[in-house]
Amino acid sequence: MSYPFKEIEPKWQDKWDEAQAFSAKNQDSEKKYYVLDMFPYPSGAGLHVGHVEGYTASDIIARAKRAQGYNVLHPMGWDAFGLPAERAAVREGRHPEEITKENVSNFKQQLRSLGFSYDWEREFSTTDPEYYRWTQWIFLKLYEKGLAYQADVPVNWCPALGTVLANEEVQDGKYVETGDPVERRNMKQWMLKITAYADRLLDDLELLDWPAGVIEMQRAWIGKSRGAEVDFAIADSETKFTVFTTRPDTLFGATYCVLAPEHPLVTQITSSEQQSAVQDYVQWAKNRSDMDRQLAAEKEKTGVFTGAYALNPVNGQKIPVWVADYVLMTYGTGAIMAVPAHDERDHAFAKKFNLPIVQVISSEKEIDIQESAYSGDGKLMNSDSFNGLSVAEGKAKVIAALEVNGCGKGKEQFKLRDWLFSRQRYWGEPFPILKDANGQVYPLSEEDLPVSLPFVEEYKPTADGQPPLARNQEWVQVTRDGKNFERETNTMPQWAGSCWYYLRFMDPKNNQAPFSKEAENLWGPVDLYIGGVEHAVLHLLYSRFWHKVLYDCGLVHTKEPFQKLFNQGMILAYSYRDKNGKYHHPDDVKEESPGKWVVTKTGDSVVTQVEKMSKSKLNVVNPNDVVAQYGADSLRVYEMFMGPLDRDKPWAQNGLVGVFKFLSKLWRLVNDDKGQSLLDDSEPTEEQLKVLHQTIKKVTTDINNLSFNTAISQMMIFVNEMSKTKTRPKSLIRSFVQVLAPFAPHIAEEIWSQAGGKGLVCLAKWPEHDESYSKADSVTLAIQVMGKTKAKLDFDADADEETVLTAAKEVGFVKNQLAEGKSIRKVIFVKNRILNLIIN
RNA sequence: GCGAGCGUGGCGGAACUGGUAUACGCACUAGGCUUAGAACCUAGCGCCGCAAGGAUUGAGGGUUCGACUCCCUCCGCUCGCACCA
Repeated sequence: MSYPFKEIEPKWQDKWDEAQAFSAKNQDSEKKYYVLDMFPYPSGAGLHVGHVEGYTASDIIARAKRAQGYNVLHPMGWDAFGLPAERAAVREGRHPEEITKENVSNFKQQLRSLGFSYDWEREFSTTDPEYYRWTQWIFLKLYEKGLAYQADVPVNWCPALGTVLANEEVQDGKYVETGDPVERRNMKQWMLKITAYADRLLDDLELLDWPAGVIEMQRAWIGKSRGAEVDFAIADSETKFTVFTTRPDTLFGATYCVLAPEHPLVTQITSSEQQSAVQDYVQWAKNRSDMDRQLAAEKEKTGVFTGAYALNPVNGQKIPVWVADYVLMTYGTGAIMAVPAHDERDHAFAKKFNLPIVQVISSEKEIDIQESAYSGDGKLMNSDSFNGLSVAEGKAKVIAALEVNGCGKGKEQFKLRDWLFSRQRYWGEPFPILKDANGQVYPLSEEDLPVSLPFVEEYKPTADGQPPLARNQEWVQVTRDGKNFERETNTMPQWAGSCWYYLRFMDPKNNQAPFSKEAENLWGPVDLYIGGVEHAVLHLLYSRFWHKVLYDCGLVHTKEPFQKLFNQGMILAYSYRDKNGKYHHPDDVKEESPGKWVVTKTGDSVVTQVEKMSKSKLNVVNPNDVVAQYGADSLRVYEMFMGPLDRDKPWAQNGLVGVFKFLSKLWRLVNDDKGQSLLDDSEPTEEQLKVLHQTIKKVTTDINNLSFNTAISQMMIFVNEMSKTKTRPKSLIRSFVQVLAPFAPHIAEEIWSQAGGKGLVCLAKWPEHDESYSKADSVTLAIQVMGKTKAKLDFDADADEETVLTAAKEVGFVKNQLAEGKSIRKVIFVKNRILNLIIN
């Protein structure tokens, strides 16, 4: 039997609104809690069950913390700038703002229907001028601090589209969507100097309560390594170049050097005989994208000799200089010393081009250095005065020697690169920047903000390849003090708006500052941040970077923005595919016999597997459908019941039905078929109190550990146990729905009010469990022999060893063993748990 | 290749700091209710075995009175990174 969720759910959603039940107060309180969802991009496709998972988890925490007396900040907003809306605008000939507004209103309606306890008074979108005004303001701070600059950098330029593409949009030199060719081109772009914060971004990871995997990914992305820069002079010339190496101890084993194809010295040092070969190679390498280079990494090494020789600074040896694209211009100095004996890549290259391989680190094992590189530890050899040193000592001593001779120094290197911060697009934050005729840059002042997005005829680049904003020349041309300027026509990337939104939520209406000091002091940092792993690196790194800059400006009081991070797992789904590879909708298939699925209509067999939800696989579950059929409470509870929050889990419609039955059973516990209340004013029985207090205890601790699946299982036990008893004491039911409320808030409110609860259950003080009830008065002990359980016996709680031992001796197995003349050698007794007999 | 995580019934999963393996849910079986079905209720339900009993948490080994839990080796799956010198 069903319960009337269709009436209950909208009713309580309205009551929460009327009561402003979830409004966070910007006033000092003893305890605050800031629980934040990674705010969504409001796509046209609407809310996904994957969103619902994270949002339900954060909502449970928010509701529980509120009931536990915390001042809770739980906001929601929209990360609404970005490419999809702009593409839709081009396609449909509408303004992206209009499309965004529609999508936002759809998203919001969907979120509301799920009963999330957001403080909607604090809602904003990154596209609101009153928000991006302050994004621009923060950009000016970055500019003032010298952290924003323009540079010529290679980008993926697509002539057909007239825009720059992200690396992931390019494959095999083509735009993945249309197949239009893409070329690498140097363009003047805005960059943010995130590398200036590399050390702090790395070191402060230690302050965070984050999943180890995310910390590790950030650490790898920053990629700090220690080594040395070594200068190599070109033989018979004044020219020299610098290499970076992490193995200065192997300097005597350097048998050649390699420059990246883009290295500025390549043309200069190439000998006339090698001129054309080198030019051809450089040209060929230039048009290979990063992706191609990566694929090529698994294949053959390529390269060309420049004809030039370099001098090894420690022994004056003449070694050839090559050009090869296995050396990247973007890392280190774009040049390396190659030590084939102790580096796999150099070894492969040396083998291919017959370059010498000289071992300079000894190995304890017998190895053939001509066959494979040795990168392990050992003692230096073939290295003059450094022979016999360990690798670690060798590194230090060689660096010291280089520094004395002025031809090298110790150096720390990072993989992290500066952040390419401009896009040739319309739907993003305009830069608060003017340029004069000479290209000189002038930042606007605070009073000029916001620089609003102008009207344009079309959201496409101009005919001569300028960004869309250049279509509105009235906006672009600015006269100040009689001088003519042009506005910057690039816009900021989508990341910009999401870098600091958690701060704006603290003080969203402020029109004097991005947020007040008081608000930031009250709410910062975010106590719990929930979202998907897909943001493990970029969003979280960029946000941390901006936060640290704001910290240096004295605008925030914590070093880090997000104290605790939690990544929910992905919700997967079964898909059904026939032998032709065609997918079938789950409604169109049935399980004919265990494990064997067929198409219902035709009887054709299909294979089933668990995959990511996607339209093409016909396995997408739409939250709207679930809410219509089973209600928001069922959806919320099911998603939390599926399994541990951080794991990937497959959607199972039957599981959802099981949860729906649980809520229906609860409903029938207090309402009969005719809708008459079964609640009474009786005193709860001992039995009832016991299961209630066990439930309060378990649910409370499980919520703190984000173990929602086990909390729900305990609440199921409560309902099962209650249905075996005769009375329905109101006070007991009230306490139960209080702990249920964070999970299934609508049905909890309804039953709370039926049971005579005062006000809203979501605002009622969280119940405390009474230990005297939650403790069992009889226990089952396992009687083990040699650690194997032979019997289970019931005893009074805290029964002593003697009592248990006496009973154990009467157990058949034990009795037989003793009768056979065996004796008890040792007794291990753990109160209320086990009695283990060691018999010989 | 490197790094991280995971592996428990037919399925999703539970098991606190080493102490009753399989809680809770699904599926399934039998019975009740019903003209019938749905829904609901009751009981059963990991494996082998008629039973006594035995083996069992990916495989193998170790520590321990006792291991899903700790250690070692291996296998499988998932994710991230990848010519970063």
